[in-house]
Amino acid sequence: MTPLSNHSAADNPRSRPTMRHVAALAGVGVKTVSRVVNGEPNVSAATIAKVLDAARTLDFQPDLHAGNLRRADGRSRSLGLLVGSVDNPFAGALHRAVEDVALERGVAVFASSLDDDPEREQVAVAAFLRRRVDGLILTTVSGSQGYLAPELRRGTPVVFVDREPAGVESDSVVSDNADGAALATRHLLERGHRRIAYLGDRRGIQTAGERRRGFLEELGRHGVATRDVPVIEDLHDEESARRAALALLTGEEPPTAVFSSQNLVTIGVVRALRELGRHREVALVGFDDVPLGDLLEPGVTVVAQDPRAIGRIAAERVFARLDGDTGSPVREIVPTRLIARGSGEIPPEVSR
Amino acid sequence: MTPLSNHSAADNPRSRPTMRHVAALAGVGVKTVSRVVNGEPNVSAATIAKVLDAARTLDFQPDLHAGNLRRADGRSRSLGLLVGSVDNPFAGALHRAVEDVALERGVAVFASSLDDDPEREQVAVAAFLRRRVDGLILTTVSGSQGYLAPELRRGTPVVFVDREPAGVESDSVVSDNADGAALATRHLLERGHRRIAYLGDRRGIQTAGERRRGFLEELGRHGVATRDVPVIEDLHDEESARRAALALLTGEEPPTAVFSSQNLVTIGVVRALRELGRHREVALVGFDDVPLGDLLEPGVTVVAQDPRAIGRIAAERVFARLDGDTGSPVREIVPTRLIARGSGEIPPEVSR
DNA sequence: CGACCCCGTGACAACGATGTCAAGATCGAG
DNA sequence: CTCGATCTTGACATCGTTGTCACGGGGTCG
Repeated sequence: MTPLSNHSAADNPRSRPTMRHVAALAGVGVKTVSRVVNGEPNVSAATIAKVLDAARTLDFQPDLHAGNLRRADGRSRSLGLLVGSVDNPFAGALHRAVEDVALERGVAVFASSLDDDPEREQVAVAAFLRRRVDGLILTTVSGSQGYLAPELRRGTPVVFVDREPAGVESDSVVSDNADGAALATRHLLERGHRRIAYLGDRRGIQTAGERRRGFLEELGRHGVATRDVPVIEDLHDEESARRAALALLTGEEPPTAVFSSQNLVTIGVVRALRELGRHREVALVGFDDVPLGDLLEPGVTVVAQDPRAIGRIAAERVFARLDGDTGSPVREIVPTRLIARGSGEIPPEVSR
Repeated sequence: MTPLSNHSAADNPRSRPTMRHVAALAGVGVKTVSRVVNGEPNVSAATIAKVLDAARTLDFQPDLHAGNLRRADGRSRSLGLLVGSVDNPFAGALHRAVEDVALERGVAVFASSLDDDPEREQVAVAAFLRRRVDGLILTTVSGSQGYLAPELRRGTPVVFVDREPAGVESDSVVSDNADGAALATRHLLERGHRRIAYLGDRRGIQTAGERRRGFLEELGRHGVATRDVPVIEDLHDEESARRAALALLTGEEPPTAVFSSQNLVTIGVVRALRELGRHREVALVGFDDVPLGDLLEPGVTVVAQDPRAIGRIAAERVFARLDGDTGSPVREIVPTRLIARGSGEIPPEVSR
């Protein structure tokens, strides 16, 4: 039995048609099918029609990966995106922006959640690489991304988003974390607050450290002794932040204002303030916007990041690298913006 | 020049090492490398060590797609997920649940946004299929999914989420839309409302129709003439919903209560009520939960869906099909739950 | 001690596509 | 009408991996 006497694929609906099946049905060679499917020139109109007809009849879809194996450019037309969690609004907006840029190029996006687990980071990256993604957009959490060095040497574009890499050099797109935190802090200082608490994310996260630094340095510039400033870290979700805020606010010498370094932490603080009925007394500025932050009472004053811009720029950098940009690593900084909505404009309590 | 005299891959850091390179370095055959990499039995401990050493030295990552081409099961270990927008909290939660189930199986997830564009639906599905995903989890918007029939015949698992398919039969996982809408409506009726408006999503969306039906039928059961009930449809985002709500509430005979059929619409209505300063006078129950809905004042009463459960069940169905379940299509209904938070418990205005 | 079996191993074809190349058909110019 | 140039087409090798098979060596059993 010759290869072509395979039941003509229409016979066996469970088998997937290949170019051979299409070629047989159209009465042409496989290479000609390939040419038609890929829109290559120098095929007669009649042949094109025959091939397209056959392809439609069989519901043929070319196998991108098989082609990719042989194709000169070796591109899989897919991208790997690693974020904290696809369930987080920051990540959702970033993901969407990446997708929009990728879609224009016919590139599909693998998305994976990290959950601040360094091991998961490496597993996810390895999973992407085994699938031969054309580029990586990564939010990282492990101490060093040195494990990516061989891949970078091979020329795979890697863009770090939200957090900068350690142990390797590559493009990154981040918010101006220290500046934004300083801006938030100054906003509170200018309204007379002197006892401001910092509630922050896990200590190991590069971004968290930057925000903490911006906060403390701004206090220093305004002559506030940073020795007694309450700095609470390692808060990773709403619940831990809520509990920490409750303890802080019911403890001795509670702060008159709080700076929270991340959206989930901000929400936890809002909850704690509500529970204590002090949401109109204690000022709050959060880093990273909070959904519906403008509809709460008081509105939540935040230093908003621009996750869509971060995602868009990151994706554009990946494609620039794929298009041959071999310049040295670029560090793009996306500005943050203070949005005053009420909670950050509460003056320090006079009575006490 | 023999194939093996290729520079040994360590020489040229831009080339990606293959099993041939690993085999050459370890001094074994390619098939043995394959065995080690895939953990197949019957390889001596010494050989395993040599191969792993060589693989580590070269930073070898097997090409999943090349293997897939030859492998008997033909599985790409990837899944396609199509949602309204990855930037929507409902989709984010669903996506996350799918990812968690897939991760256990070593399966990666392609995520794509639909934006309620029927053409984009087909383009995205085709993109998934060309990448030979093992299964599809789809939120659809086009009038018919008949174009999937050949693929279904081939045995590719397709699970429809959130909305049921038209023109084909396959597994689906949906909320109890009509029941949930009826529940919301009853909640308002029991508090004395008689003039209740419906603000809903695009008419063509199957889910939207179900919710509208549940709403109207419940009114009917309570003897409310549905002739004069304000039914406003084709609202697809916050802004259009806000404008529609403004017009409705400032028009003649404004309703004393509103049922909004979708999270973005609910938010638009909340904004409109705020603008008019009537958020403590007009009752509101929304379908689908709203982020921070409990922190608004009044809290937003909703019929909450369970996107995580929907995603988990959908992913489990895909894997059940892949594991050989050939039963007839299953329709799973995930219950909704009314969460009273204040806005739905506002009584009808007496003064008027 | 011979027959048999199992273990470890590698040569080879094949998966579905594309790059290369050469052959036949067609066409225009002289 | 001939010759070279151009267009159209398909045979074949190949991409990186895995399934098949065969081979040699060592152990077991009668």
